[in-house]
Amino acid sequence: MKIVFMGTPDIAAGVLASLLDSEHEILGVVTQPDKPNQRGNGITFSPVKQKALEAGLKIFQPQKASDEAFVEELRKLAPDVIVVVAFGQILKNNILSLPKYGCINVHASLLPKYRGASPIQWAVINGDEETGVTIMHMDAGIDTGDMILQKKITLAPDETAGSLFDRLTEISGPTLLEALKSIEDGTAVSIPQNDAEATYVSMLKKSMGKLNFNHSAVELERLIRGLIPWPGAYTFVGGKMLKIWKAGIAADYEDVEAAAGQIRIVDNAVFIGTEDKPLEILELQLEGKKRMAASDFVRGTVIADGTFVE
RNA sequence: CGCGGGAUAGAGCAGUCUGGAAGCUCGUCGGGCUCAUAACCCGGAGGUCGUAGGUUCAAAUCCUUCUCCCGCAA
Repeated sequence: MKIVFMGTPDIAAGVLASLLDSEHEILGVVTQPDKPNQRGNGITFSPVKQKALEAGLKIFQPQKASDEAFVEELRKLAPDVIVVVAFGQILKNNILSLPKYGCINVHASLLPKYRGASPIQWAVINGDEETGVTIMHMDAGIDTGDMILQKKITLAPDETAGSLFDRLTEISGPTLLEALKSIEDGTAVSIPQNDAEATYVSMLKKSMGKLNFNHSAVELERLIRGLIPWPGAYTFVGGKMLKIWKAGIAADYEDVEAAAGQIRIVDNAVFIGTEDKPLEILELQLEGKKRMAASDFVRGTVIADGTFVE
């Protein structure tokens, strides 16, 4: 089929790669406009743009995809279907109704659960046992369209949002191809979502990573995993930001006494007290420093045993 | 030119302000002790102090250049 692809981050780039390997013809790629890079220097292309550049595809970066001028360009391409994966803009009816087979969306959750912008992270943060991807027909609502195909996977106990991203990216491409095939064959099903069971998740904010040690160790540990690799969990010590990359529930150290938010250093290991059990910090990073194992951190740190986070 | 932290042994750091023998905690190697150990004791190896230049009798330290890493802000 003749496809226009719309997407922005890594997971979208992964799906795009699958499409490139398939027999489908990609007419063009639409991605978010380039944004200034970190620390002022230069600009970074979105993963989808990089992939599209490598493949020599036609690239569109409209500020607003629903603008009539851009829609007209799309119309000229005359796609059979538009595939949308984490594009980052809300499409309106002028695009949704444009292709013969409509717009198909790949969403990284088991809809109707986790409609919205950050389904992968929330599956980890909430400690779900399973999640997956859903291929659906898009309509005017956010992730509300009729479902075509769903694939489930089981979360590992140490699953991070990053690792889950990778695994969902792997199954997204093949699942999409399967759905496209059924559309082409006319065998595609259309299962309406049960709106009563729907939940919504918003975009992650950096401030969500500020750890509140008045919560339980289990909750905090899941939050840390759910915010990797971005925006990351953190706290403040001595006026400096301390990022926490990896933590565990300290089974061997249950007798470590730590008040909520109090840092304890025992046997070259780092703990922070929570509402219940102490949280063992395994990998961390002090502002301006590199990410390192807790034992390395203890060797050189000036932070004293018993200090409280801010 | 957005703001800021950093680069010293394989790892993590101190030393820089106030210039004057290259240190600490580990790791590693060898030996000892031990029923035994990631424990303890003794000993060794391992550094162009990120790069380039300048000041000085003397630079990890002061001045300037460049490179790389990282936090913030967008």
